[in-house]
Amino acid sequence: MSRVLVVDDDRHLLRALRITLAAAGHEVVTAPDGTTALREAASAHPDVIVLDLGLPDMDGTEVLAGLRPWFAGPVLVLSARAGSNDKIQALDAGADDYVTKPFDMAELLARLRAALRRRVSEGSDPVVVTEHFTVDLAARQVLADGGPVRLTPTEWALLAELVHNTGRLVSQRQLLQSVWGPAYERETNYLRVYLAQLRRKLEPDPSHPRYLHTEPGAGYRFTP
Amino acid sequence: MSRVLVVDDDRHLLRALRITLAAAGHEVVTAPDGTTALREAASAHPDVIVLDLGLPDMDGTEVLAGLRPWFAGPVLVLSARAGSNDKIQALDAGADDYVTKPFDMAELLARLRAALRRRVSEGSDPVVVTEHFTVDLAARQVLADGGPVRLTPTEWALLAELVHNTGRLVSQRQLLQSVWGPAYERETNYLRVYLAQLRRKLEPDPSHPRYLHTEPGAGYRFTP
DNA sequence: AGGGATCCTGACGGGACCTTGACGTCGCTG
DNA sequence: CAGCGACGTCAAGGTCCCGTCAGGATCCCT
Repeated sequence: MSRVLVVDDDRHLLRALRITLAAAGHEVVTAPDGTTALREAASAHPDVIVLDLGLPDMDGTEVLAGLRPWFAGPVLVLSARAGSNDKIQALDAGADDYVTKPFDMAELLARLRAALRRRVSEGSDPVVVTEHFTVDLAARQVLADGGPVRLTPTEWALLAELVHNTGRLVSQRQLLQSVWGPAYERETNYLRVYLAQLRRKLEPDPSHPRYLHTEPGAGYRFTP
Repeated sequence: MSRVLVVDDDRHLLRALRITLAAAGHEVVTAPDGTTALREAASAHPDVIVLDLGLPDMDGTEVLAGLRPWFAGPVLVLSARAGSNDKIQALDAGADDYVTKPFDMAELLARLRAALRRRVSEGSDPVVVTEHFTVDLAARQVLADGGPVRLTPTEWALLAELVHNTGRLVSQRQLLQSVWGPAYERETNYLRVYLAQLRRKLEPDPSHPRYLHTEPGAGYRFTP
């Protein structure tokens, strides 16, 4: 159904959440601390994040701050602190919801459903068609004249980010953040290498791109 | 800032909410019962709805059910009932958040901000159109008669700063500062060079500018 | 354990971009 | 009318960025 990243240092709670969420049809990824959370968020591409504020290595709001510049999906915060100030601080730091421990598992699921519902209703065309190929974001597949095109996971992540912003310029930073994670903002090499591979697989004339355009010094743009 | 429809039958609470929300910069519309709420929601086009479940004429979930088929914005439910089943029912009926009475006013405001933040990020592109070209600030693109116009990063930064203050005079200092940084306030050469390039790319007759006007000794002005 | 696919890394040539300075023109002022 | 300042234009140099390629490391499946 959708991928959920659960961040909590309580092993028992983590286990309970994993079981409950899996039973509800979600794919579950877990992280026991903030550092792991940021890494998993970048690599696993979750649809939604459940974040406990009380983590061993860093404050939960710091994780939020590290997440928000590039993670657009909903973040649901868990916390043992019931004070209004804690709630306000977390919500203004970018949280979409705030649930106080101890909480009712069924209520948490309902709040997750509410958060995910918005994402679905926002979802624009999951399919983009050009003269030479078709990109199906939902099915994670690219079809060309001669049948399906084989894309590696990295190639796909890059293409998906570009297609998701069809017509708009996507900055190098945004691409690097969403595909490789926030720590790779400077590795513009990666973009050059993988854009070349995508062009070789998709463009009719890879040396004169028609769909995957370069904007020197800025980023890349997909235009159908 | 944004328009809020508040639905509650408690006059005192309604009054308190009206004052608090107005102080936070919102425009406030109120409704004392479900029938009025549905009418106001249709006529006033609110950005967000705060809905009490305990209404005199109909159940709150019925109001939600009447709202959801056509109202896409966030709905924040208030209720005196703290049971999990009530929450789950409301959330699955289409509510985006559920706050139990009595609640902290500051927390409600924070939850409203969180709900509205999502809407802003979806915001449509600010586009400036002239007779000869179109500037799309969100997509970072300029379209002319013959297709897209290639702009270098510096050219774009300069144009964006001018377009962002359409019709207003932008001082040389402000332009230099926002494009090149505070250390370049004296380098008015740069402006002359890059304004010339922009005119060559955008103006129908570059030697007689129609959109990018020079104000001698002061700065430049973009007029559509 | 072996093979293949995928990913990372560094180097290099070519081209685009930014900077800089010189020169001509226009308008204002003494 | 002469002088001055501000603006527009142009070209050249140097820097930075991009596309390309290949080698090596890593991971996964057999």
